Amino acid sequence: MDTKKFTIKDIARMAGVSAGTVDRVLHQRGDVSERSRLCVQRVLDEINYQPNRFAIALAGKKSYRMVCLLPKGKEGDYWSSVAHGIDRAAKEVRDYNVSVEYCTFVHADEASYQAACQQVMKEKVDGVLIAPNFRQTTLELTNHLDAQGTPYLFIDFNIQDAHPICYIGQDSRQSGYLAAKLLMRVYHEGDELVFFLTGSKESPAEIQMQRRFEGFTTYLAEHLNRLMMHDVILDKEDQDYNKQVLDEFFMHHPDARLGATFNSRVYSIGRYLEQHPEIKMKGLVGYDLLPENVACLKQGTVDFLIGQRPGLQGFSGIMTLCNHVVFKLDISPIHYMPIDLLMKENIDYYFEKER
Amino acid sequence: MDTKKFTIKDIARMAGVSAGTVDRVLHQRGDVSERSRLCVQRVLDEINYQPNRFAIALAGKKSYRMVCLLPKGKEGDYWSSVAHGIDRAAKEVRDYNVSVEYCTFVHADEASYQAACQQVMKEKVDGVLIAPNFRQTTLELTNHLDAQGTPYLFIDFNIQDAHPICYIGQDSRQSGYLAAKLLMRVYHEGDELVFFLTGSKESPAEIQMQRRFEGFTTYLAEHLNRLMMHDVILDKEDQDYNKQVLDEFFMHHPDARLGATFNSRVYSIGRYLEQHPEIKMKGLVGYDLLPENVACLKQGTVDFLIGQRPGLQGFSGIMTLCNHVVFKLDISPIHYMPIDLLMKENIDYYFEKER
DNA sequence: CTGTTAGCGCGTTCAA
DNA sequence: TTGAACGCGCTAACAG
Repeated sequence: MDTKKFTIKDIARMAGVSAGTVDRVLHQRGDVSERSRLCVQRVLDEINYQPNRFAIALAGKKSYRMVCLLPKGKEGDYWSSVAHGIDRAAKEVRDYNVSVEYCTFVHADEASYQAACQQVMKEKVDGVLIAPNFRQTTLELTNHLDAQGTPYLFIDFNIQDAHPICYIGQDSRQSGYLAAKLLMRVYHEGDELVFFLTGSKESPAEIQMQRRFEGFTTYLAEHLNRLMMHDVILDKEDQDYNKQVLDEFFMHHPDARLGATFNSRVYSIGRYLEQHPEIKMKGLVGYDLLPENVACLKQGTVDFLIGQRPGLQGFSGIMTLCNHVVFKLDISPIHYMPIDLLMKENIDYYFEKER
Repeated sequence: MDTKKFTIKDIARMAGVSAGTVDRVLHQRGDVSERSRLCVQRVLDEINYQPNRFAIALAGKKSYRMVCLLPKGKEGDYWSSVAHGIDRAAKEVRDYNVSVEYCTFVHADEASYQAACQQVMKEKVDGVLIAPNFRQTTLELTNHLDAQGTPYLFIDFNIQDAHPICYIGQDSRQSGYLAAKLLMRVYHEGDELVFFLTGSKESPAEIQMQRRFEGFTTYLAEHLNRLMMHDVILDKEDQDYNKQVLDEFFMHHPDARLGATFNSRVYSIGRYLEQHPEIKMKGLVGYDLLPENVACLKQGTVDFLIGQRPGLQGFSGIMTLCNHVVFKLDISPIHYMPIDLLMKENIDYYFEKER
């Protein structure tokens, strides 16, 4: 193990020069005679010099400012999980003189999103974490950032034609494909499949769900033919309306035993089923670990939840920005999140704090 | 946001005392007049003082030594994953003047284990990470450590009657229970179940598997009656022998369509099935993401792998030791690892495939 | 009891 | 082209 610790002074002594000179060759900031450079390089080649990151951070007087363009979230929901991950990262990089600020908007509200983007453009920042919402507005922002050389990255959803340093999120198609595989393992002749969808398919924020849906149907196309499928369109808010629709649906489709949702609100189905124990589904799969969803999972009305590590997305978003801006490391352009599978039996052991 | 950064000097100025005094009250090392203490405390209560970790580490001249009592691993196997996690943590704490060393032994070899324990007892160390093997020998070690007040923790497996600061590992019973739930979802009348076991049930290192087995059978007892089950005892090494046994078994049990293993070697079944495409199993579940197992998963002969984050166990083991020894933080006595569910469709997105 | 001081390892002047 | 000196925020030893 070449784990022995060397300091710049050590190297200076070993090379017969002063600390200042060592620092100069380490950072290639010139003004060093070829002779000195060689002396220093020779000892650098022999030892495994690892600079003390703490001393670097302490001595460095530069400070950085990151801002996060993020939908406002309510405690427990998806975006608040993202924010928690961001906060955790902010703590870790605080002593590197990195400050992290939020610039929030109302999810799926274009005016609000535009205002937030404007806000970001006005500020002088060193890096931007973007959870993008509307494509066109996003491109206006990223063009601006590109122009002034400010790095940014996307989490959750990737916008084509922009130039982020990185995209962090799940492979939605694949997670849909997996959902299908999981659900259809218990399929039997005669079982019917229901998609519980929301009407607002056009909302730009719902592209994610469409990808999942594509993945799901890709699996179906590959593995099943003559499967009876139904779409049930629910409202985002109006639970009374939803109840009616579900009553109606299940009354006429007693064989609908497999169900899938592609948004975060599988709990609305779960709760309905809890009220109607006479309806026996063999499988119901949904996305995201909202407390309401988790409750259904534990209760047994929902069989699988697919997690996409919102917290880790936020955390790695900030970390990646820092790695790029502060530590000047190379960043790989895509960080796919794991596709986590949660059931009643492992949900209690799930956590989202990791690197 | 109370994110503004205060230094000890700031506090000193605000409290009208000197930096030394502030440091004294911060660390409660006495020799401070009640009056001064109050002045300082008052400003501490108002601001959200977060000391600069880097400065602390830099100024602290103490150094620490952690040792890891761990089975030797081959590249890619379970224990090498643990070691990778440990190495990753070692890197992170290096600048805190924490050194991490290994003391390895041959898994399930009692003499080797004893020698390693002796070795650890001889050394002067500040913390020990133990992947325990033999109960009695372990207790001799921990008694010794208890006597000299050296903290230690267990990963992977918990030894009763010892006093570790923490246990880090999976809830094996629950992971067995989950395996059963997952596998039996596709059960149908007439399907038979096979357990692929290893003979050495008595080996202390195999208690883990027994727990998984217990969990598995608990599920069966709760949810199924009149299920036909078989045990197939395989050898750890002798693949020719295993082939014979499997030939024999599958010839006489065409309805054995569901299979479970509780050790890390489900690949031996997977490979066999790959050679015998005429045998159609509906489900095969195993543990741990050895490259061989992952290959079977992708190939399709194994349906589920259950992961227990060996790397994270090693990583948090070292981190926890440091949090206790170096940062004097409170440690919660149990860190259960998540029970990860991997399938062909999400394995490529899984992180802890680790390098 | 309390203020002062000397580092920790590194980056950054500033003279020489 | 180089070395020496200072300071980042904190701890610990020392002198008052």
